[in-house]
Amino acid sequence: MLTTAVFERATAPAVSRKAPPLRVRDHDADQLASRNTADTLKLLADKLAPQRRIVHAGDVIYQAGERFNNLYVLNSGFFKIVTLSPDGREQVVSLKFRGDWLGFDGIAQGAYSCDAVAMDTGDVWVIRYDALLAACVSCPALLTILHEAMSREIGRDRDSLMSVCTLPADARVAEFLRYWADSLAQRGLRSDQITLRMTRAEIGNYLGMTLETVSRALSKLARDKVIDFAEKGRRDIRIPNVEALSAFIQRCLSPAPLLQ
Amino acid sequence: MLTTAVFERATAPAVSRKAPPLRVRDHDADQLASRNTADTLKLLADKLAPQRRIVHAGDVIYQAGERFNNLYVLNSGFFKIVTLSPDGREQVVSLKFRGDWLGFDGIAQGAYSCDAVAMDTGDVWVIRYDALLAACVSCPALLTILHEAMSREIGRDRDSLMSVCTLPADARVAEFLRYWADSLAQRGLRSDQITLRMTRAEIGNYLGMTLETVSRALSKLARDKVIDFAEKGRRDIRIPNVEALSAFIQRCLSPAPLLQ
DNA sequence: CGTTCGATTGAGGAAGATCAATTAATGTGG
DNA sequence: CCACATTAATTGATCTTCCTCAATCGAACG
Repeated sequence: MLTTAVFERATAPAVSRKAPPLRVRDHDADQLASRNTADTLKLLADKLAPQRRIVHAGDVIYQAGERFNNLYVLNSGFFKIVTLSPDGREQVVSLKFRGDWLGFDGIAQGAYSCDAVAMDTGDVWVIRYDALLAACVSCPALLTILHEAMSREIGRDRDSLMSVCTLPADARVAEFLRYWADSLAQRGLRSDQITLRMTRAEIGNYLGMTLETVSRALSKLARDKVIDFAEKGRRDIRIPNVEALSAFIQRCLSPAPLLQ
Repeated sequence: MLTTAVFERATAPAVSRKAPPLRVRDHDADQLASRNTADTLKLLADKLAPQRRIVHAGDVIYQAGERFNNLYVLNSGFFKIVTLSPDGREQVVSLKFRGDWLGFDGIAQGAYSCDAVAMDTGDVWVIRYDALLAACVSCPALLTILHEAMSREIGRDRDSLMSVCTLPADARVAEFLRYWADSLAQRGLRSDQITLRMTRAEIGNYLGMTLETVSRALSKLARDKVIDFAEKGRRDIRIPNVEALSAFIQRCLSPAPLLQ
């Protein structure tokens, strides 16, 4: 089964703190600002009748260097985007969930500049780029959706950079989990339990640290009762309270809470 | 860092500097692939007659939280893009040169999520987003340009992440200089001499290190004759040979070049 | 049931942060 | 134009974080 998409949650929205300061990024607004995932997928299905492609863990839907013709929209499953530098360094630059688009990087150069690798069973919709552009003429909503998706990706990439540049390792792992949980929540999935489909090495690569540091950070999070592991295996993580993750991150940033 | 040659592929990467393998990103192609900067600016000027705005160092062209209406194209000058996290961390997430677009991050949420700050005198063209979309209907080339610009930004952001995650500090500074020189060269400007309009602190923030580390890295680059400083001030940097920068980066990656 | 791969945990070391002192540029008012 | 104040940059000395190396353990798989 398409495990990622299993637990549908009835109520999508929720949240909406009081007036957030204007200059600061409001993550909660993300899910409200844009049309929701299901609507977007429906519109795409209606207007483009995209070809659907089932994928399994390890499948590569496109590779760096391959000629760009298609964008892809993830209907279910979970992907990592990997870049390889000329000298052989490898970097997980992005993670993709249901509703996310893949392949934007190919537009500029006419060829993809990274690999898109499925981390789980799922299905992607194949969107021919030229067909999409053609459809956009008669359906401006499509263009809006496209631009919003690209814009969101830019914003997300920047968040990643900020995380790597400004947070210590433990906080980065915590924020990674929060991001994952938020991603699920935004898509209406249950977010108190996440199944990492990445090894510690992959997580570490994505976050700019070693697998040992990831492991230690997770152990510390568990020790502090911010997360806990399912009985079997250490890949299922329960997050009883997302706020606790945020608090943990803040604690990493303010060094000494020593009495008074 | 330097973690992570983790993911064994069937065939180990194994580097091979010559014949650039297909899957690998070819930076040289960037400038050829896309219409050149001047042509793009000309088309925008013709089709949209954008309002022009002169800026001076320190001017803020838009701020996080401000309602999104316009994109901006940089005709001359130099900008930094800064994100502020809710807890007060600040991050330079991007640098912008002539021909670059600013403001894509605002599309998704209807409000900008970062600040765009001029680092130098220059002029930006104000492009109303709705007007741009309208113009795209009659002039598909505009849409192509827009999408290519967004795509390029996504690619660039990923390069940044890779740099921060996989390169040691010295190499990161070297790559930063190479990136800057390349950016100038791609725009047809002389690239053997660059004037950093950023403090060491800003560079360090952008690269995820302290100002002291930036300073030491630059000193080392100068000691190794990879760069040198203009007589007056340490903000003008001569790069006699960009290849030497690349070589320096490689040297940082292969620890021990000790005889044989 | 052994083999393999992933995860955990510990010990030691190194890259880079922090703290601090000095020097160089820039700006200001007289 | 100079004396002075201010900010940026350099350099050194420590200290911390995280990486590296290594051993052990657990889970999955044939």
